[in-house]
Amino acid sequence: MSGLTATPQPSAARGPRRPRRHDPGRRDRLIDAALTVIAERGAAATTHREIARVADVPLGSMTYHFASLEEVLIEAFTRHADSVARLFDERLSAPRDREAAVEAVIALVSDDLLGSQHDLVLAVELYVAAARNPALRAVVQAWMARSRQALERHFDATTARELDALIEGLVLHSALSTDPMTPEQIRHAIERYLR
Amino acid sequence: MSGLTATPQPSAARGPRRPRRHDPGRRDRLIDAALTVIAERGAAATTHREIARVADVPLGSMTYHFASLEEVLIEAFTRHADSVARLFDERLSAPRDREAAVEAVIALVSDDLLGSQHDLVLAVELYVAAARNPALRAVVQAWMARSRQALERHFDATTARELDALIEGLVLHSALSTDPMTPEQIRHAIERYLR
DNA sequence: ACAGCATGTGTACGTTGGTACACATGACTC
DNA sequence: GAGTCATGTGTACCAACGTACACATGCTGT
Repeated sequence: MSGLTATPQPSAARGPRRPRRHDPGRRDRLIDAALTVIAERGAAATTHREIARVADVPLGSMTYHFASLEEVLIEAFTRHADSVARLFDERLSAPRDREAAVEAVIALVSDDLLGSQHDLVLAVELYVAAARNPALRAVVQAWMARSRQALERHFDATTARELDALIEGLVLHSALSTDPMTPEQIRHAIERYLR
Repeated sequence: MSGLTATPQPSAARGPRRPRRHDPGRRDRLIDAALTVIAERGAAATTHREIARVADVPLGSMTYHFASLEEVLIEAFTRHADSVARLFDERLSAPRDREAAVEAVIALVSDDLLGSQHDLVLAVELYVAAARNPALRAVVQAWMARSRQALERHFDATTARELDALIEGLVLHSALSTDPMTPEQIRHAIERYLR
C-alpha cells in the first residue's frame, strides 16, 4: 500500500474482479441511476458512490463521465422534467373539444401524476434543489412553461396558469397525506374549478 | 494536543476566548438558528456546526441540548408549522360572513404566505424531509389538518380541502416562478374557485 | 458557605464524501 | 497488424461531519 504500483490483487480477493468493458450508453444509464437514487434518498443525499453502486460501475466512472455531482443532478432533473412534460403533451394533444380536455386533465392527474410515488418525490426534490440552484430553477421554469403551453391548447392563458397551480396543489397534498384524494375527489375539484 | 489536559490557550490565540455562561433559553435560540440554517442551506445541508455558528455557541452545546441532529430538525419544523398554522387561525377567526372570509383567504395568501421567501422555502424543505421521515410526516399531517380546520370555520369540508390544495399550488408556483403571481392574479384565482 | 448537579465547553475519533490522478485496455483508423 | 486515444478502473487525499466525552463552572437549595 505504498501508494505506487498498487498490487491489484490476484483476481480473487475482494469482489469478483470486474472484467467490464465497452459499455456504450453508460452515461445514459448513470443518469437513470441518479434519478433512482434521488427518488430513494433525496437529491442532497445523492452521492457519486451510491449512483455508481446502483448502476454497477466503479466510482472512477462517475468522474470520467461528469465534471461534478452538480452536473449529474442537472442532467437527471432535466431528463425527468422532460418526461413529465411529454406526458402533459400527449394527454392534451388528443382531445378535440373542451369537455374531452377536462377529462384528459382529470386522467392526467389521477392516473399519471398520482400513480407514481417515484415521479412525485422527484418533483418535490427538484423544487427544493431549484430553490438554491439557478440552473435547476431554469429547468423548473421550462417545465412549467411547457405544462402551461399544453393546457393552453384548450384553455385561455389565465385559466391554464391557475389550473396548473391547482393541479400542483392537488398532487402535492395527496402525495403528503396519509389520506390521499380519491379519483372522484380529484374529479370534483377540477370540475368545480373549470365549471 | 495529547488528548489530555488540553492546554486551553492563554486567552488570546484563536478567536477572542469565549467567556460565555448562564444562557437560559439557549435551547430555544438554537431551534430558531436551525430554522435560519434550514432556510438558507436546506435541511439536508444543515449541520450541528453551522447551527452553532449562527447561534454563536460552541459545537458541544448542540450535543448537550439535543440527542441528535434529527431531533433538532423535528423541533425546528414543528415550531415552523405551528407558527404558520397560527397565521391561518388568526386570519380566519376575524371574518363574520363568507364574503369577509374570502377576503381573509386572499390576504392570507398575498400578504402572509407570499410575503416571506423564508417561510416558503421552509415549507418545501419540510415536505421533502417528510417524504423520508415519519416523525416529520406527522408534523405535516397535523399542520394540514389545522389549516383545513381553520378554513372549515367558513367553508364546508370538501371546499376547505380543495381550497387548501389550491392555496398550496398558488404559493408554490409563485415561489418558484421568475414571474410570480400578482395579488390581483391571486385574487382572481381564489374568487373564481369560490364563486 | 458550601456541596451537588445542571449547564456549558473544547477536542478527539471514526466515517463518508468529492475529486484527482496514474494506470489499463481494447475499438478504430490507416 | 500496429499505434492511438477515448474509455474504463482502482485508489489516495483532504475536508467535513456526527457524535462522544472529559473537564469546567457557577446557580441552586439548604
